[in-house]
Amino acid sequence: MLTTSLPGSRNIYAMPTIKDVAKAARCSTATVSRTLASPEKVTEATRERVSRAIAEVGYAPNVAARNLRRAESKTIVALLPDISNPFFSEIINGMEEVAHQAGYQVLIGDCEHDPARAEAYFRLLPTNQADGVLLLTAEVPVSLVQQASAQTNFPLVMACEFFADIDLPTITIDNYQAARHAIDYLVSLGHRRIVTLSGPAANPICIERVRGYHDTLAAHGLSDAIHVAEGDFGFRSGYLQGLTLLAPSNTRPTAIFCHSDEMAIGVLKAARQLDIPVPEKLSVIGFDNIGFSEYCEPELTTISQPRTQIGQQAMRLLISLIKNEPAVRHQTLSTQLIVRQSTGKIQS
Amino acid sequence: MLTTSLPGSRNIYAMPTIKDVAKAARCSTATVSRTLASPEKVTEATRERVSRAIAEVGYAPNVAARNLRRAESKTIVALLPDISNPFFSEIINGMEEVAHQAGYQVLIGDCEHDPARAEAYFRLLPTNQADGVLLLTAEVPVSLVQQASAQTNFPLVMACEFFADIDLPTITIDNYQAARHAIDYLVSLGHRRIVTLSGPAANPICIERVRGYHDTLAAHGLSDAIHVAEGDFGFRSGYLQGLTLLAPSNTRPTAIFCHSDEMAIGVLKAARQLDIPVPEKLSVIGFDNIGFSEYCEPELTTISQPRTQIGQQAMRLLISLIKNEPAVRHQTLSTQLIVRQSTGKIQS
DNA sequence: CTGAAAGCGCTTACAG
DNA sequence: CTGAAAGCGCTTACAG
Repeated sequence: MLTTSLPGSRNIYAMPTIKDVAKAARCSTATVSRTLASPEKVTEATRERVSRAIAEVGYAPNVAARNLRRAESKTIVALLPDISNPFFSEIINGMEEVAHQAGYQVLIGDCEHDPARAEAYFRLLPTNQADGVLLLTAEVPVSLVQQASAQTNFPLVMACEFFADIDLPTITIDNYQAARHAIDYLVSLGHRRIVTLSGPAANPICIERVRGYHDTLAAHGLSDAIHVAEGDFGFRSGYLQGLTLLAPSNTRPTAIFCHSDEMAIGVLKAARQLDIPVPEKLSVIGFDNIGFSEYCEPELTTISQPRTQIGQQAMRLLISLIKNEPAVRHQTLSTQLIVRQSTGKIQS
Repeated sequence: MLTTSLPGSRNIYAMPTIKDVAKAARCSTATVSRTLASPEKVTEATRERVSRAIAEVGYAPNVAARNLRRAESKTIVALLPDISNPFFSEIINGMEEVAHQAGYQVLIGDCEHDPARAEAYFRLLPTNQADGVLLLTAEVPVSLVQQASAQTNFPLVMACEFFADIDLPTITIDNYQAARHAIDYLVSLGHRRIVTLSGPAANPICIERVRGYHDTLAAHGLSDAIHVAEGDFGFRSGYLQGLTLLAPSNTRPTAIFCHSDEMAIGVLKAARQLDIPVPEKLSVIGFDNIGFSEYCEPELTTISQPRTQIGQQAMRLLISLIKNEPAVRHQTLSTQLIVRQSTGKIQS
């Protein structure tokens, strides 16, 4: 073992480098490098000698050096609005699966709904710490995204969410149709007073879902009953809005379409507290089909998104962009209405 | 803008480097570097000239180059057993807060209960891609941990979990006392047939909790009633074990102490299905106080861990180790029994 | 306080 | 197929 002379290093012993391997294999560092990067360019004899030498000295390539030389980081930043939202875990699994297979790492950037955080993560690209950004939130400074999307060397893909006025490569679901499907179902059960509990009103996916809600009611001649309340996707906002929406009144809704399962579960709690039986007197539909939706009382009717697939496809698309390969810039994946016990026929 | 000559680079335009700044500021690259790293070593005039030049050319330091030179990565790997467990989100927040403040990034390594994954993440250290590992799972190859802990240049901290026979720097709670507390409480409510629904039996924290359960029952002369079932911390295993444990019989338990909230919520579903009213005929205690525990029916009595604090302290400890600063190698943080509606006096 | 120079550990175009 | 050499973009001990 060599002692390192690099001041400031916390290691007392230096790791073996490619030079040590070259010496042990009695070849040049170029050959060692080639053996690792493109073994087919090297004779089998050399390959074996180098492999043995690598094992012998305990060599592991210094990735910082490789990254510097290759001007890449093999790292993808995935920006989430909030890591505590269980909706994202399967998407993350999907992304990581594809990324790892392609030799990329995924750095998860939890923005905690703070655009400043997002900005800090964007800066990883110009500093060579990331090769691309996978946006799973629209809560980022729009100017930043516009800038990035205008650059040719800023690979950026959006999944789940989108911007109404920036044409980013996107993997998404059809939020409009999903909402229509949910509302059609409620109407078919006999509901006439259907409220939407939306996520943040400015959020494009919520706007799409509200539009689907609008149009479906209109199609059924129920435009007078349109009522949209706003939450933040979380349990608590669902509970609080539930208490308000379900307060005793002649026009109490008989059904609530929620833009997230967490909000729907909050509404269920409010209904319980107000002694409103679900689904007898109130139907509730959620969105996302998180694991918890099967364990709440009653089990939640909800719209399922192909989360693993969203993660996989978004990552595939991003990697294609990074490699300058041709790719389909937009994909819309399908959703499914999962009927459980929180919805039922209207009982007047 | 210069065109880059680096083959294989996907950028058409090279980013400005420290040389460009030096030229614009009419000084050496050393001075630019110093202005950035230790401004106090540079006159104010120079500092200003350099700052202007940086803004002018749009310079951002290439972190891969810095990392190579400094032999550090400013990255921490945090290994989780399973990112979909909501227990970890606040811990992650706590870790990231401290890490970011100290200039470190956190790479979250989701091991998906697969030791091979953990091994891949461990390899980030010798390849200079990470400066330390924060272990939040014991599901890693023990030999790897032993090796790592024997090395002086492998900063490693464990949080939440621990190994019975490896003395790692650790931030943890007192699982034994937490269990005693829960069981004492159930006994005080009149329960005599108390079952523990444990996590994986080999898991040291579960062993500690089971020990607390044992000792408390013994202290109350209830050793005959000891019964431990095993789950995997998830909803489904709680539900399935609940169906088994609660099947009609004279010795059906009147209380179940679960090693996770998810399992407790699964048990609640099983009880509902079997028409066993909670808490009238069955008390259930969870562990962790995840957000969902307030929204299930009935609201869950559970043991709360200071999750944010665990994340913060673990990261502080790890960074101290990386910097070779003195640090307290073991900390035990306190827990709290949160009584809600899933527990009550025994009604025979 | 500042600059010239060496060097971190790789990779790759070029020549043989 | 292989090697010598240049260079990726920084940082820092050394000298002035």
